[in-house]
Amino acid sequence: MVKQLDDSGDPDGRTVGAPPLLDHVGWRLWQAGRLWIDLFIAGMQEAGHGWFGLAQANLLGCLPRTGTRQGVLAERTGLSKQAVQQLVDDLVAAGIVERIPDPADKRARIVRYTDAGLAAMADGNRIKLAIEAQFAEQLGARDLARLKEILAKLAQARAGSGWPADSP
Amino acid sequence: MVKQLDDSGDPDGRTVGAPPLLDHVGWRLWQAGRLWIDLFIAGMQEAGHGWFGLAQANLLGCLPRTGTRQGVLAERTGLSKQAVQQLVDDLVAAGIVERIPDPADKRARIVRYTDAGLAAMADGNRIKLAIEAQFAEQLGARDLARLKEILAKLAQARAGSGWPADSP
DNA sequence: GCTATTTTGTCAAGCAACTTGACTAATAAC
DNA sequence: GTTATTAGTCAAGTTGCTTGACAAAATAGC
Repeated sequence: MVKQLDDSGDPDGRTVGAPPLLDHVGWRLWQAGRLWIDLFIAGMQEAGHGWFGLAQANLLGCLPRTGTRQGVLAERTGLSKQAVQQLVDDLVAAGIVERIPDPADKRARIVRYTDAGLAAMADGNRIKLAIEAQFAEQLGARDLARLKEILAKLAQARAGSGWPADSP
Repeated sequence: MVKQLDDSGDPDGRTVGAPPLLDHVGWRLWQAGRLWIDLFIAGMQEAGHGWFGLAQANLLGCLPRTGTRQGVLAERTGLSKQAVQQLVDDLVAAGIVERIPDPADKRARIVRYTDAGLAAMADGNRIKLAIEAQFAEQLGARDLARLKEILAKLAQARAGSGWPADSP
């Protein structure tokens, strides 16, 4: 977690007159997003899901409850299929997902949540709501609603060029 | 980059009746943030700054134009001091920052942008504005302004518990 | 002043999360 | 029926982090 600014001086005065620091929406957006996911991961860890990290969040965010193929996961996450395989290997070892044969294609296998995995995702939903409540406290209900609306609009605008449609 | 959903079915019908997918602000926030930083990094790469990646963004986002100590960078980024050192090593090798002795403490050294580094950050500012324009097109000026306002409010609420105050 | 403790940065080794390259087995194209 | 493509796997290497051990300088207690 990041701390406050407390600069040492400008010994040479070399940066005096440098362009002023801009207020970047994007930068704030990134930090807010990281804050949220950090809180979410911390919540999952506290809930006993020690296997859950950033990479897992990214992957499982692209895995629908109905399961899907590994290759599809690779496409959606933007990772190489090898990376996905390693992550799925670990999740299988942790008992969160399982690989079942795809009846439609004997080469392929479908990655699907186990019951333990589904239970973990249910925990995840509770944690998401808890964090949302925290945000609501800081922003007020109206601004939170506006934020939702704006982010939905942004996601919609991007839908054509590719996003994951939703969380697990 | 992530793609659209196109699920395989639900062979066992095992997940039928599962809780409906919630619309999570936080999830969207995270994705929007990642989208922004991805665009920013891609922009920097295209501008010829091949050394610039996520880790560098994170680090340099905590490095003020006036420079600061390595240990301070570690605190602000939330990384270990060893991690910061390695990243700074690489940035020194790339000619982006330099380590100068701290006149106030002979153990310490101040990490500061080189001229090349300052030039790169100036490129960064241009890229940020370009992405902002793109967002403005998708959201409209009013919603972009609202988004700015809300994120500022959120950052303010967090200020006590520690954020980086601004980008470089 | 002088010792004991803490702080600042560094070296070294190791783990997690990726990457590219090479390969097998099943499918699809012709 | 051969050829080309696709789905997943195995192996090795890179990057971005971690913890542990350490030297040099600063600070605290007396």
